[in-house]
Amino acid sequence: MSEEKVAGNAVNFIKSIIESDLKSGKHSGIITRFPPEPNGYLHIGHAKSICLNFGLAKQYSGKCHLRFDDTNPEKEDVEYVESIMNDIKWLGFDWEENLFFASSYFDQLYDWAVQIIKDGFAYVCHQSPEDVRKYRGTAKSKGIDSPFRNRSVKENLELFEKMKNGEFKEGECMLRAKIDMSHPNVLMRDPVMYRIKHIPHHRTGNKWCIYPTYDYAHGQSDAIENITHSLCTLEFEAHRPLYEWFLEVIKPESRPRQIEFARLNLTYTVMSKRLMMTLVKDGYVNGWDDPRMPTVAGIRRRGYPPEAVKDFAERIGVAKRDSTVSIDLLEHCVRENLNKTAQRFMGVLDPLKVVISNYPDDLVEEFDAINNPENESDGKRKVPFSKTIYIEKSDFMEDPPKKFHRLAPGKEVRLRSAYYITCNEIVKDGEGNIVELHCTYDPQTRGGGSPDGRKVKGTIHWVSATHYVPVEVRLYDTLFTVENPLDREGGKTFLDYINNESLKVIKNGCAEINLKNVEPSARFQFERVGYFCVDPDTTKEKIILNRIVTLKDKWNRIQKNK
RNA sequence: UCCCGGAUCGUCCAAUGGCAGGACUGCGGGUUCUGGCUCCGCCAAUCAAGGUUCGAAUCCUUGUCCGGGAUCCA
Repeated sequence: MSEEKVAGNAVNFIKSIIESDLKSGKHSGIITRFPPEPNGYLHIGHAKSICLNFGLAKQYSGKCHLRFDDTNPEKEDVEYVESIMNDIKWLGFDWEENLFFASSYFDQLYDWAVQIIKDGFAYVCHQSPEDVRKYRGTAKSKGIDSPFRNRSVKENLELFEKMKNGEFKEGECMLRAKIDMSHPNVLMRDPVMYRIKHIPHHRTGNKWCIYPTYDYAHGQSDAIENITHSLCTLEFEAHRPLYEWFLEVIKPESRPRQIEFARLNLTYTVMSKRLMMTLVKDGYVNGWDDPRMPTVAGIRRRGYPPEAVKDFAERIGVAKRDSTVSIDLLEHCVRENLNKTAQRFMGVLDPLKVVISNYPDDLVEEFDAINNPENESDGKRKVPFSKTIYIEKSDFMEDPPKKFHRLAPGKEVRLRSAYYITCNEIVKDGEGNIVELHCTYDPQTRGGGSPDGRKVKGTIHWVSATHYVPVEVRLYDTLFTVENPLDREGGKTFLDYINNESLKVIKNGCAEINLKNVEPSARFQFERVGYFCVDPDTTKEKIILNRIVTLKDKWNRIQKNK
């Protein structure tokens, strides 16, 4: 508990600013906002931002608005609005009545633009896109004033009116802020405020044919909503002077402050919209919700609990330096959450038949198995046992190395929650493959303990061959073979680092019969194997499971280090 | 190179002029009816050089490296 406290209360530079603003009386409370453009799916980087904005609002008893930044109808669609809201809700955040759209402010934004023109700080420019670029200059060279820069207020007002009324073609002209064409920050060289697009908007329909740019719309939207702290990622840093310039010219009552933080990068994946699009479109994954994708939809389908994602967001912190967080930390958060919450079952992914030769042919016993050792109140369940069982192929070795604690000729192991068994015969096929084991059990060890107190080093999982549910299991690994697929060597692209083994499908898994009753949304642990969840591809005929994450595996590590 | 940022264990985040600390990873060990969990221990960092100061990761100067910035995108 104390550790969670520390994590949740860890100060970062944004909290310092907020606390100072609260203390000084600049603000009596805070309002943040999450401002997605409805033009794509959310990924875990957005999740960081969502957790930050909603988390801050919660911590300081403020509010967090959800505002769709829908100023460009060319790229946006309602389809994304729905999926974004769904993702935020899944993460466990609630914007309550504070659902907004930048497009709702088009009237106010227009009125302000008129005012800015009247104040002499904006003009309608008829330069071609090529000339705009040419006249803007470069980072090294100054720009040149547009020939339309000194039109009269009256003329600008008339022209802007005509723009609004659809009397110009797309690209024919635009409204520009009159700032400084020789400004060292290129963004300040008379940026575009309004452009013409004869395209219907998914919310305002055909009402408008001029649309405000991000730079003109964002700060003002913040001001309209009384946002106090407007958090965005580092690439908007250069836009901040512009953000402030508009506020200074318009002088709204509310003065939001833009604060930038570093976006999240994760090892072994890519997060850019364009690259993810390639993965989906070219079939490297099976859609936006493929469990290998870093999208919120992918993570959800993979089975990551939202609480684990929030914990992760809290633990990675917030700072201004570019960073790449190890996927290990995310997986750690997932394991930690699932260890405490996931019901345990037994499941065999790669079955090897075992016949208990001294066990009565038709006897079926039921053993009590603990549902979750981390939570006693989860109780126990009955697991049927019979003469023939399946164990994991990897739990048997004919010629085992020294520290192998599992089944081997002449060796005794415990079948979890059942009996001790000893292997005395290996049955092979014509090619020498092990196809079956014959073992004997010790009736005295019923339930998994022995009256004589003798120790067995190994405990293995099993499934009764006459009481099981067949399952298909999808095992996932990272989508890329290298930590940073973008850090590519000569000539290669990120696609050259795709992990061809990122998905392995097990067709003949055997799960404990109790799995039949598991809820479709449940996450559970196959003991000694990993955490799994039921995939939506599941049908009445076939249960399909996704491996969320493996258990940590010390034996695997020992072998690797050899 | 013009503007704006940023440089702390392998990774992420702290330390706000006063003992560089936590988490993840890795390594070693204890415990265990999951080689899980848990517990104990270990490895491991202030970009560089000057300066200010009793004292610098922190302030100043210079340099180096990294990131971002010139869409009628956000």
